[in-house]
Amino acid sequence: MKDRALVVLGPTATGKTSLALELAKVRRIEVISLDSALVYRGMDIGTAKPTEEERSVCPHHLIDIRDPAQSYSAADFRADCLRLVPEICARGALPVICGGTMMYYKALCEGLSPLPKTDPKVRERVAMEAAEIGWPAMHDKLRKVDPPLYGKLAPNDRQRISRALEVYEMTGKPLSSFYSMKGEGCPFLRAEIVLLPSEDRAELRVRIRERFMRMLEDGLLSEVAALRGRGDLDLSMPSMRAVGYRQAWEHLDGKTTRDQMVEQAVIATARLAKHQMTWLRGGLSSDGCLERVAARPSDPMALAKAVELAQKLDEAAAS
RNA sequence: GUCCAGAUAGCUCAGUAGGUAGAGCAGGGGAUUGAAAAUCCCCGUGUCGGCGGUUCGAUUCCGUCUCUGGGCA
Repeated sequence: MKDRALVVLGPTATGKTSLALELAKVRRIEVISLDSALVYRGMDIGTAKPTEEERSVCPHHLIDIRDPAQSYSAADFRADCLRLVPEICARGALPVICGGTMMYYKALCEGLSPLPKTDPKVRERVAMEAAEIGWPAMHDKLRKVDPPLYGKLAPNDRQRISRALEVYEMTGKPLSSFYSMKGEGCPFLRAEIVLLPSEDRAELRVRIRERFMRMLEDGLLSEVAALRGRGDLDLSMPSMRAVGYRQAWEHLDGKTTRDQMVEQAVIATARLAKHQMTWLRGGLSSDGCLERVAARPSDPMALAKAVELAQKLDEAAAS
């Protein structure tokens, strides 16, 4: 039997976690979290991380695997996932890749070019220079070093400009020159179930607001205060830029009122959902994907669809 | 009651020496190669508060009314 995995995708606040847990009651699964924020220890409330109790229903992977001072990446995810899927299959369980970080999923499906890992020292050097001369000037430096990328990147796209200059500094070669060497795609069989909210954004917004208010009741502010109190974290770190954390941090800094924080957190979450939906609408290749089925959040048929899809996956993997 | 200041995009406001108007935010669409819950790109018709007047032409000037702040009673 070939290795395979069921994939549960969807924007934030659409019930991916609960679908996976329902499925766990019906058949033996292990969840692989597809989420750039759940990797961080001590960030539980604001990330809507599955609770201890929920995680005891079946094994969960790639949760609490990094300290918030560290970072995790699409390449890390791909490597971890490629290791975990065969392990889980060998144990006789079905791997369920569940989450909403579409960039990670894309890296899994389409592979990555053989690029060097980021060196924090180089990144810092680039950032310091940018602070002096500004990002458009850094962008201009790309013109000499990597003309194809220079043409593609906007002068203000600091993150990508930074990465391009880092790679050049580390390798002496333009970042775009690596693109022709595309890595392997996804080596195992997969099928996707996509949870898409209805077109009514107002409804999604209400759900997001309610969820954020619940997070506050559950102690989000003390969670963030504890992280802030450590003294070694700051807003430039990927962990602290997470939706909800950033806004809570700014509120604790006294920069916003509580109402403003709530407002901005809801806006940031809704925007996150929107970006995730953009990925889902057309940004993902279905190469090597057995089947993609859609369901609405709280669709009573979602579980049945997932079970059926898992069966098809098993049949295809067996043949 | 009276004086002053406002009333322009969903919100905060700019502006038009009279020729039907534009920023930020919100919202929408898109991109996405080791930070991605990140980063960035594109998208602006709205009785310019109502009604009159002056004018070839008024969101702009004048009158009046309504509403909202603030001062004086």
